[in-house]
Amino acid sequence: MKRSCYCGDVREDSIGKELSVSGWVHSRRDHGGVIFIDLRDREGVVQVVFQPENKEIFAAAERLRSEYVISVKGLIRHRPEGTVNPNMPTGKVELVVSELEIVNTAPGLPFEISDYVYTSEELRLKYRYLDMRRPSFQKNFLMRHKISQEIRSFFNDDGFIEIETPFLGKSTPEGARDFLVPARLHHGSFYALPQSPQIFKQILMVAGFDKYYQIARCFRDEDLRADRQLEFTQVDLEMSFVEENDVMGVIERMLARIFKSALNTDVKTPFDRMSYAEAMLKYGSDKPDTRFEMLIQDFSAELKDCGFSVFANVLAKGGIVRGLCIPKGASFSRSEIDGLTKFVGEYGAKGLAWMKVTETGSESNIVKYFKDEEIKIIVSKLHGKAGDLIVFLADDEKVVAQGLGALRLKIGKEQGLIDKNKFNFLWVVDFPMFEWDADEKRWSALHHPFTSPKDGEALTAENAAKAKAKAYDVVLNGVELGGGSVRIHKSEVQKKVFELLGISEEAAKEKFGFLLDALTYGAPPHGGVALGFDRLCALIAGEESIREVIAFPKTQKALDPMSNAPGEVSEKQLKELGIRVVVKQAKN
RNA sequence: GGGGAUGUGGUGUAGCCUGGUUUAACACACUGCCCUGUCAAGGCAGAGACCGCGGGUUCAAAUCCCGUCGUCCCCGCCA
Repeated sequence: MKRSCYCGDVREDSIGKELSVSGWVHSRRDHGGVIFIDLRDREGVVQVVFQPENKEIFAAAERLRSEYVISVKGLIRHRPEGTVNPNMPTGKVELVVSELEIVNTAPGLPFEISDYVYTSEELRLKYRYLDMRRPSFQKNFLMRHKISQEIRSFFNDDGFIEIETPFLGKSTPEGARDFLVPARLHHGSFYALPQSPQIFKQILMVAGFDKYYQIARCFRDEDLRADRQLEFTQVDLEMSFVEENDVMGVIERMLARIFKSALNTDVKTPFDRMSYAEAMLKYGSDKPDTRFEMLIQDFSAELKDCGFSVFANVLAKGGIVRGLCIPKGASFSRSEIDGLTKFVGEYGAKGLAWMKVTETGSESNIVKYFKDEEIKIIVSKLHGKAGDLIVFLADDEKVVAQGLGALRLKIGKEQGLIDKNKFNFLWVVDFPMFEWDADEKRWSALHHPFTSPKDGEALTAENAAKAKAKAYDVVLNGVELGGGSVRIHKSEVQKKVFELLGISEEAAKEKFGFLLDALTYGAPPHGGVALGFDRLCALIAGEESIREVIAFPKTQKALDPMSNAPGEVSEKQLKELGIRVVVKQAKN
């Protein structure tokens, strides 16, 4: 039977026509004398009606079960008076079957294909082809397709060139753990799958391909999270003869176009900007969710000489004290506050000091250590009202910022302070060049080692802590959508940065020699950005996890329950690759 | 590497804290019958789970304890 259109596309303009549609039996309502089937395909669902006049077809229809594949032919007609379904796009019409072909059958399903019932992640992934039949899942994927097409058309309109870069490259010392691929023709050597097309795209700039883009798959062999998979998709671009604002402008226009076309939302451009320092201070995060206030305040100066020895000691050692006001938090029980203490403990905080704001002043076990003056300052700085709870962390800056930042988000979510209809885009700028790695006892790149310092920064060990980078992150509703930078285009500067990062000249030459070489052959100033495409799609689809917008994701243990990847390989394959397995770990 | 949550018919959950009244409950799905306008259809009937797995405590364990495995969330990690 030749299909004339998608089920979900049948509308009133087809009334009176004879159409054929094919799809899956989504639901069956057998009324004895009349049978309704909701027939589903990728575009949606249409109601098909079996009437008892044609005994043979009706009998066949009685045997239909969920997820059978059928083709039907029949007259499209307006539904009878009073039976229109306003909740369905096809709700005004129905197909009256005159021909039925049962194309394929299906056994009982391992779970219901419904947007109303969700089963365990493991089952969903094992039967991903069934899971993906859910209308909401289909919608997510049509949306993902639309977004990627919109991105391509934006870049094409804007004069960008799409160029592919290799998957098989060389392992790099900095950054995430690489996925390695043994080289069959060179036993003992390995290719690495790209963590990002970073180096290649810079070399494309040296090659003269100003304005490159790619929707690129990237690979990182790190632990998985709701927003992190082993492989993910990145919208990658690079431009020559540009400064920060040029790149940021492109992203603003691109995102505005995507949101207009995907959600019909007008995004205000240019986006707000916030320095890294301000973000860390007020939001305790380099990806602030600005949809609600509840800002963190610093009290290190005010409480320097306070009588509370815990604070005084931390401050004396160069630590900091910051606080957060939890609206209506005074009603928290002691065990709820203990819960908060445990929560910030995950971020390294050794304790949580707190005070309840009351009509007359404040109360808690630490209030007695403070002068009235100090309490007044604290309450007024945090805009505390009677009935609020003020919490403090005292530690080094990283612990305090992270702990209070995470607490702020937790409370914001729990108290419903976040307006879900908002899309708050934000640039975080003025990033430091380097960050001290206490374990390795060396400086490491906050962004990546090819990031240009701001003009006039002295790249000396003494200035390393202060040096700022020409880097920028785009944040949406507290999610890091992407980041980029203006790159170093002078090989002397690049060498200097490697030196500060403790990457020896030999190591740099061994790992990135080709980039350093390229930079000597007339590299233009250049910069770019990379956006997490999966995160973008998840945000637009309103999903918490990127797994909901990735067709075949891995579980948190990095397994694919459907294909059972990763799997063992034959001795022969290993031998060809020159690999001897010493200890073979059994997979459960 | 660590912390937390969770695992009960095909699916989603209740029961677990406070062990016995459980012959493990409810809803959906499934099977059969009834039903000519439903649309997360309805009615009647039915089948289906030794409660993830292993061990322990106890007269008695879905329930308490220990271990283990899966899934999820988080920390570390992710330039």
